[in-house]
Amino acid sequence: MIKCVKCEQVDHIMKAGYVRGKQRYLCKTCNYYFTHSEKDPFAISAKRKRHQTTIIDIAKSLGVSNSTVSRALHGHADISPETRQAVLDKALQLDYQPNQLAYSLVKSKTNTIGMIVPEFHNPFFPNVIIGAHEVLTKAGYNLTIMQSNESYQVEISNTRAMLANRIDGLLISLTQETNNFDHLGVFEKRGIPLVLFNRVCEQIDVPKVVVNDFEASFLAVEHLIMNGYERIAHLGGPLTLSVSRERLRGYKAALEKHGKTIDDHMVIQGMLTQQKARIYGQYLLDLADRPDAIFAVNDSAAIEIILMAKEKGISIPDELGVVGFSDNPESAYIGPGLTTVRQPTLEMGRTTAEWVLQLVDLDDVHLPEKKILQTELIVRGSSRRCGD
Amino acid sequence: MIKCVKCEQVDHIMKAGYVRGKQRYLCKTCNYYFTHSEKDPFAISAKRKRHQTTIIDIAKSLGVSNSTVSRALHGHADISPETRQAVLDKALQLDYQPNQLAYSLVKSKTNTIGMIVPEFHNPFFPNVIIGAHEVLTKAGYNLTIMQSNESYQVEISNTRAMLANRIDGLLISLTQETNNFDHLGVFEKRGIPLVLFNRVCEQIDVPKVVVNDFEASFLAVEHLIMNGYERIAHLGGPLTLSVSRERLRGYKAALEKHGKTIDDHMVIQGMLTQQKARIYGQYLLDLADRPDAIFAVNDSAAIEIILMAKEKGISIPDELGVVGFSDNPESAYIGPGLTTVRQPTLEMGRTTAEWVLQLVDLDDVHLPEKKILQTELIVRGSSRRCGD
DNA sequence: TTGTATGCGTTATCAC
DNA sequence: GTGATAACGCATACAA
Repeated sequence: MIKCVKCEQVDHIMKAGYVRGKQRYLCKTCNYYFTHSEKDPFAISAKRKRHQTTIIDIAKSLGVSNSTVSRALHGHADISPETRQAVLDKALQLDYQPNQLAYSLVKSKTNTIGMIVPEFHNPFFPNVIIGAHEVLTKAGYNLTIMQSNESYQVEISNTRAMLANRIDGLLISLTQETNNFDHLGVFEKRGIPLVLFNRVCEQIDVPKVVVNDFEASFLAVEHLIMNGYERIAHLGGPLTLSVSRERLRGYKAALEKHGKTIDDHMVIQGMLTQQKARIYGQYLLDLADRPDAIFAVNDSAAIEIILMAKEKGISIPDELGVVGFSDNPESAYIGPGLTTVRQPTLEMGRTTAEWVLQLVDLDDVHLPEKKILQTELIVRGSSRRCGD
Repeated sequence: MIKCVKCEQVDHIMKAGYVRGKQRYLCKTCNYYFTHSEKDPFAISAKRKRHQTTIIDIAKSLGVSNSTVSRALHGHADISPETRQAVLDKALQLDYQPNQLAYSLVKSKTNTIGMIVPEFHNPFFPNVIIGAHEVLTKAGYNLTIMQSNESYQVEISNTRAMLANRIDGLLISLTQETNNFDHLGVFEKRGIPLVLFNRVCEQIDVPKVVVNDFEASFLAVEHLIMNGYERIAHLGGPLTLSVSRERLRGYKAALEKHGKTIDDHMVIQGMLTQQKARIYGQYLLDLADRPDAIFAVNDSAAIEIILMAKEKGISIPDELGVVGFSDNPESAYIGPGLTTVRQPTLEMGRTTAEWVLQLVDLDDVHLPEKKILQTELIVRGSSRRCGD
């Protein structure tokens, strides 16, 4: 009687062809494929934990001590060229692969930097990763990436995992839910370097890498004003996020500078989802005193607005100006082109990585509190009314 | 005399404000900020490796043995509720964080799955990651991601790092340079589960998750034929990649089925860079017998072609039909809309993750050789000549 | 130049 | 129920 290795049922087991010379079965109960090992002596040996070559194996087979092997492997000075070469040869022959776990345990250093990002849907964070990865790899560090999925709880569990894995430093961009920062304080307390980027908070005293959100928004809105737009709305992100707050500040400052009043019902702050963008966009476009321009917190929202405007027959940029943030690839191609703020994502990644490495390598270095990277306003058709 | 902590020079050291109550200096030689610790007793203790609480600390402070603590922490059965609670309380009080390194070392299990992807520029791999991450997290596994950057050498060093870190399983999509697979064989030899996805190879006998590249390309090209295109070119990827070969096969099969001859000079296989796309696109569009349609290996290349056609005043889709592959976000918005093949990226990530977990958790399970996920042809303006 | 012994933090196998 | 103690694989201070 064959028993399913997963659900342990014996009914509904069917033969399902051969795989690598072994009879394969399919358990109809749990829809699971497996092979049966009872006649296969190798299956048992396969179950036994495979022995990985260690330095002790090398030492024994060479008749030297393990410390000699260790030294040879790491190219220490005090070792004769012959034994050194013998060790290296034997290591190759035995297919020795160093155990980073043991190494890290004894050295209290993992050579790994952790990175926690809130999402992977926009190209923003992947690009930051590219930059950070480049720097870290060059410095001989590994990068281990986790995704908090915009959830505070997941962020907490991520930091806990990072802590457990004894990463040497952490790069983190917060979720839109995060408004308590105790889980970050732990890193400070333990002396594990921490660098915040993009989604930062002021409550914790560590280096931060951001863009000039305030200034960028200010210039974006001023650009709209210069193009003759009168009633400029703002579709913002959640105010838990520093970037949302800064962009809102920039928006307000530009309006104030040009003597425009700020209508509260022209300002919406909400979560960064496509659904919310549609709902809020709908609201704005259906207002009796419909705005003639919208400054959105990101390109995804801006594009939703453009699509809705097209559905409603509102012409862009004549009847409605739109400006986004981040310069996603699609923004160059949509409709009349989306005016947006380009962020230096690669540079952000590189900078955060460089900073965390400085903090890791040198104990007594203090970096500037904050680095503000410069953005660039990319003017396209969605806001160009005067041909500027 | 103040000495720079980095370059050890004493010249050109300038005061540069205060940071966290400490005098900060700037070394003009190496452009490095640091604070001087000589008057700061805490700086020395900061240099000393911080002690992390261990189970032994808990044991001592409670007057029990470390095995008791270990058992309590893991909720083993044989332990009295009182001691258990006491341990838990003390752990909290002492801010105990388990050391995953030590745990993994003794258990020979890291609860970590590795993933190596060739690039982060297209949304394809980030989306696969989202899917895999979802499944792995739910199963209590960590995902550590590395990027080979389309370089065979980096891929090798990545696999070595994964090996050193003793990951429990590996998910990998190959670089366009990879044509030797010894570095993957090592995983098989060590019994570390390996699942290939998207960019796979036949030389190695492990589970693979791919899409129906052949069929998808076949249908895409047939779609062009149905729209009356006569001279269909193919801008393909490097033939080292299985996906490139499959897409080429599909292209040829469709032409043959419809009695069209295959012109070799209408088929270009090249590396997947924007620059190459422009060069090859230029070549195709400048041919005396210019193709009236181009099937590109990915959307980036297809979009380059659309842009160049626009520059040259070639109308799309009338004079030139274009079809891409992958359905990048920008493809929906460019020009008349890019017809393309949508890939189930999330599902690909989920499937690879599920498979690797099955291989990790159950020793004697054999999965199907290959899973072929279904794509979908998204027809847009760039190829619609008949109003279908 | 090489070997010995100890520790890194944890789990597991025995005892009691 | 609980406590010694031996692994896990490696680096290193100290001896030789």
